[in-house]
Amino acid sequence: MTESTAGLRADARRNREQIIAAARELFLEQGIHAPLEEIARRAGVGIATLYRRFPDRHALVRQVALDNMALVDAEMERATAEHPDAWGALTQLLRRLVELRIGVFMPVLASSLEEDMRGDGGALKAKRNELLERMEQLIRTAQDEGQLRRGVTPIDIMLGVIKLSRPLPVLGSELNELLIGQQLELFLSGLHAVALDAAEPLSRHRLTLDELDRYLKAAE
Amino acid sequence: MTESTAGLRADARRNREQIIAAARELFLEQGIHAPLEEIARRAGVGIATLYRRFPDRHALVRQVALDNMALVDAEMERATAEHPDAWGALTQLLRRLVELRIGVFMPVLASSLEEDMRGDGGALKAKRNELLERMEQLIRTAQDEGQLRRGVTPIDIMLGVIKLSRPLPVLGSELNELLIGQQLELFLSGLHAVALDAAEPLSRHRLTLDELDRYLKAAE
DNA sequence: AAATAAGTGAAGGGAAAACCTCCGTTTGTC
DNA sequence: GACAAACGGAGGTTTTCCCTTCACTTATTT
Repeated sequence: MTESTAGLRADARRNREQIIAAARELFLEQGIHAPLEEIARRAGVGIATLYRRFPDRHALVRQVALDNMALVDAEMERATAEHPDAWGALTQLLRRLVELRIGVFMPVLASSLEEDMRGDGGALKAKRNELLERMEQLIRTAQDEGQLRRGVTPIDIMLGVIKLSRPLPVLGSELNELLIGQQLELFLSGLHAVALDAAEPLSRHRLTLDELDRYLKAAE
Repeated sequence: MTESTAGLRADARRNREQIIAAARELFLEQGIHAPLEEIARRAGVGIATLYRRFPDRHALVRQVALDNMALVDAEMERATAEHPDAWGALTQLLRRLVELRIGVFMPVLASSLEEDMRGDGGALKAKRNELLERMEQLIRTAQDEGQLRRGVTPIDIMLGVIKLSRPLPVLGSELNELLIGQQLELFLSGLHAVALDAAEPLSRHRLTLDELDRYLKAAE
């Protein structure tokens, strides 16, 4: 993704990606102090491999942040290319970001004024601001279309996405996945300025108590 | 709250409440494996005091669950008493529950099939089901009033409340508080079946980038 | 206001978790 | 098939967390 992977062997590059992916998940679930050994385990690599690529936690955090932002960038591009209307683009974008479990700013924000930032002269922060800027334009357009409620900021949206994406620890991954999808649709309804058919149901699976308990049992 | 506090000295009872309150917060933030020492610290008591009242983690978890459910019970009572319409009652209830940072089921669910349950013969689970039952009636009434969207289950609502209540670790308590309030209103909009005025803004403070950074700085 | 029993916090030993390096083995690449 | 690159796990060190013991403090009771 960056040129820092240039001279790497194929397997090394693959492992590096898996480490970042695992770190993305775990940082989202547990925060940026998630145990490095667990990240390595989830990535399916030895702990030494992780340390070889990322000399310390900060390096990993920064890379995850960069990676996440590159993903947001790409998804934004794609969403606007595929949808003529801003509201359509915005909804697709949010669905994708949640699906990818991007807690973009989780690390970026945490590090925005700390050590993780050092060594890149504020490039991370600049990138963040650029993305928020583009998001703001999208928002403004959707509002001018009359589709998006007024008073919504890019920050609201991104922080909303982060919170939605974040799994609840006790529920297990299956139930969390189901739930996150449903909650996102509700979030989008809340953002939508266009009147609902008064009786329009949340078109989705209705969770029963028995099912809930079954899911919980499955999650141990 | 229960009769188990009967023979306690006044200071002991006070400390006990503070421990439960701190545990409620930390279980919500970090899950039920939050360090007991941190709970004691936040409660402003020594670690020995915690162990004296709650011989092990399960005892504390169970008590927090009971306490949370009693609170939900009381707030439900109050909300329905103060509002003739179910939608009004429901919105007040959710606002209160979020305000109280009740992750009701966070512990209950986690324990629904495990060790925490032992020793009370399923009373905890029965209580949970009873609350969900009452919530369901409230929901049905609100739907019959034409105020609440169809297809919403009590489980959706309670899990939504939990997720909303849960602070994002990096943001600091001030910003989290602000954000949680805003996100709840959005959630309520998504639940509401009644048409928004197409341009109705989220009537609230618009968060700017500068402000965000200031909050983050304040949170360390 | 003295007696007493209940309650308290802090220190610290032991166990577990997390960190991080070293090194013999495996795997891509030329 | 040779060589450099990459790998994973073992294990020593540090940190965190658990939980008990104990000398001191505070509420209550008469």
